[in-house]
Formats: sequence, C-alpha cells, structure tokens
Amino acid sequence: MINMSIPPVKEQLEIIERGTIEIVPREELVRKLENAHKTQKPLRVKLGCDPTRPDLHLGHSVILRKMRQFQDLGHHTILIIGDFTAMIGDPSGANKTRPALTREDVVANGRSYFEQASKILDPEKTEIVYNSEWLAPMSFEDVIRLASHYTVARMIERDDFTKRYQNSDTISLHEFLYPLAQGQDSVHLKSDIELGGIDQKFNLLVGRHLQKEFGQSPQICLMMPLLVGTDGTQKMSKSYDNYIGIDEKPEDMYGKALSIPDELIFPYYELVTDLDQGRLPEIRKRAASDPRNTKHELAWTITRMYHGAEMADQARAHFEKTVIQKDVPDEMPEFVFSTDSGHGLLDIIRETGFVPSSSEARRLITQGGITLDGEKITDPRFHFEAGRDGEHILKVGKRKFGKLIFKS
RNA sequence: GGGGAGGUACCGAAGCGGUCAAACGGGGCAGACUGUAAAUCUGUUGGCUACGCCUUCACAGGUUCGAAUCCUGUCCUCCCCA
Repeated sequence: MINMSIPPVKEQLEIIERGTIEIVPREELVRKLENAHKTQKPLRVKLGCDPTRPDLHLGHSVILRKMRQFQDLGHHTILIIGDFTAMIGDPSGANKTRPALTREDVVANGRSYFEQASKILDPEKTEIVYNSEWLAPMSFEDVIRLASHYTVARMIERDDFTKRYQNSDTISLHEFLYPLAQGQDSVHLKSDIELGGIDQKFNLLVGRHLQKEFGQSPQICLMMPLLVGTDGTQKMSKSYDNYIGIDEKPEDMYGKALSIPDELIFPYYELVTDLDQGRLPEIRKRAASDPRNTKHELAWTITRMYHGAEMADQARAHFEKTVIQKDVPDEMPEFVFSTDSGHGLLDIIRETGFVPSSSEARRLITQGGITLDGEKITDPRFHFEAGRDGEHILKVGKRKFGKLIFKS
C-alpha cells in the first residue's frame, strides 16, 4: 500500500533472491523484472498448494513468505488450491493411498489453508483459484493431447520416480498426470513465475515446458530450499513430527524453535523470519559465537511473528520457568474430579488425554515419568481416596502439566 | 498372456507348527545429563477391570490339542518373459 509501484530490478532482485536455492533461468527473470519495472505491469506469480494437508508449518512459510515479498514488490500473486488433484490423491513421495476427499472437505481445507496463509500473505492482494475450475472440464481427448507433449523418458527422470522405480516400489500410471496437471495450471494462468520448494523442481519445469509447447512465454521457476525440521536432519514435515506449526501455541513454538540444532539457527533466520536483510551477516556470526542467545532470540522472533511480542515474552518466561528452572508453569489445564468415589492415578492420567492408553500411563509411572506435586510416583496402583477435597499438580513426561481438582 | 517372488507391529526387516505380543535396526516415549525439547547413555514401545486376561503377523475359510508359521480361496505388490 505504501509503495504501489514496481521498483528497479536491482532492488527487486535483492529481495527475491534472499534464501532462494535456484532460479531457472535467472537471466530471464532479470529480463521479466526489468520489463515489469519499465512498464509497471505486474508479473503473474503462481503458487500451488495441496489442500489435503491444511495444517501449515514453518516449512510452508518459507515459500509463502517469498510470495509475500512479490506482493510487496507490486506483483500479482495467485494462490492455487489444488482441489482437483487432491480429490484423486497425492502424486509425489507418499505411497499411502489417501482417501479421496469429498468436495466439502476440499473446500473447507482450502479455506482453512487460506486463513492460515493469510498470517503471511496479504489477503487483499492474493487471487485465489481452484484448479478444478479448468481441470475438471477437460475431456479424455484433452488429456491425451496434453500427455502427448511429454515423454516417458523425461517423466521417469523425476527424482522420486527414479528412486521408486529402482526400489521396485509401485508407481501408478496416473501419477504421471500430476506434473502435467500442474503444468496445465501454469498454461491456463499464463504465469510468469512459479514458486515452489526445490523438491518441486521437476513439476515446475514441466509447466515451463508446456507453456513453450503452447506458444507462451515460459515461466521462471523459483525454488526455495526445504526447511530442515527441528530434528536437524529431515525436511520439516508433519509426518516426521519435526515441525513447528504456524497455529501452534506460543510456548510450543518457542520451545520447539529452541530445540533445533545450532547449525540451523542461521538458515531459520534467513528463511522463516522477517529480520531485516541487512542484519543477516551479523546474525550469521553471532549464531556461531553465541548460539544460546541467538537461538533464544530466534525462538522469540518466530513466536512474535505469529503471536505478537507480548505472547512471545510470555513464551520465553514459560520456557525459563518450566525447562530451565524445572518449575511449574503459571497456567495449565484443569481437570475436575468428584470425591464421591476414589480415583486410580492410572485412570486420571488417561482422562487428562495426555496419554493414549492406560498401558502407556502405566509405563510412564513405572519409568518415573509421572510427578504429583513435585514427587515422583512409581506405584501404578496409586489412587486418590474418596471424600478428600484438594488440588494437585500432575506432571506427565517432560512438559505436560495439569491441575487436578478434587471436590465433592 | 506365461513363469517366479512376496504381503509381519509407526517404518525397515527376522521368524516358517508350540518356548511369539513376535529377534534386530530406525523412529517414538521416558529417565539421567545439558544453554536447549540438541548430543550422549539407559530403559521402554498392542490393549485391558493388569503378576492374569483379550485382540494382532494382507483378507476369508480349513487342518491341528496348538498356526505368523501348513492347506484352500480372495485381494494387493514386485521381478523376468511375451
């Protein structure tokens, strides 16, 4: 809003290239940006999203933030909800056949995705489209035509196809249609730039290829690195349980951010925070010389971006208290029990929902993972007698707390 | 269309008539330790009304005192040939 005009190339590139891993081809991007500045005609920037997984985490934020930067530079951004592809299943990686989503699910997920993405994107400047709009009406003939523009040899060049093929894993024929469908999106939208993770490179290139086939100016493929998850080894993903969700509670966000290995401090600053570009070199140095404080600041910054400064302060205080001082947090969920009858500790733990089964609760007790008012309970048969009112602090594992309230 | 191999817990992978709730590795969880929810070490890892009981080894039947292990059928996957 402050600056509606598209700035000169140099200024644009500086922002666009922050954190990018690859731009194919860069010279063409420069040309497009130059032209956009000259004519003040915004470029069409496309990003596809998968509505089967509506929970966004910092990994997604890397690309969404890139999209946001294009918005701030005055370009036109299009978020594609991949509802059509979602209703059939998922193409890459996962070998699980996902249950076909219903129309309602997809629409609901798409909405939820946009809602979360709006924490990063400027919703006013985001055009939302559903790819079923143009993919669903395609006839079998249209699909055959489309498929004729690509070869099997090139298709199995795709990294995960190659690997799965070598591993003798199943590859369903229809999976070959996904890159084509995604490419068709680019053709339909006449995109100038498509954003994606580096794992999307193949698919983005297919879009570029198809646009050429259809006589369009081919899109620039701009790839971001995959954000490594909190485990420090694999890409951030819900299925590896190494993610930090953008909807997560401030305390969890803070704690999880703090658990990343030191080597990730800088990449996180670069890719997921809004820290001023100019300060990055300084951060890189500090991450090495003073990892502890730099990481705390990172955790604070991330929390602040999604919950505001006040909550970030609270999250920090919470962490200091519970993890460093091993104290009890100020706030915790409360569970009320009637004293009309006695209660076995096992049942109580299970009823808090902190563990999935009473076997698990029993295990925790046996292993010393259960604390009541600061004292370890190791007897699985421990129980609260009837008729005694009172409050107790229950600690389950490392960081789950609950206040047990007994009253008649 | 023909021939061969195979489907085991969260994942990978042993087991091939009882001693199997099922070796081993990874992951998860917990304990100790720590600037950290990292690293490391140790323990643990189907469920329950819990020293016993119940349900699991693709699915459905069958043989047997007894099956993940043998037989029959079904579904699915991979490899070779056409």
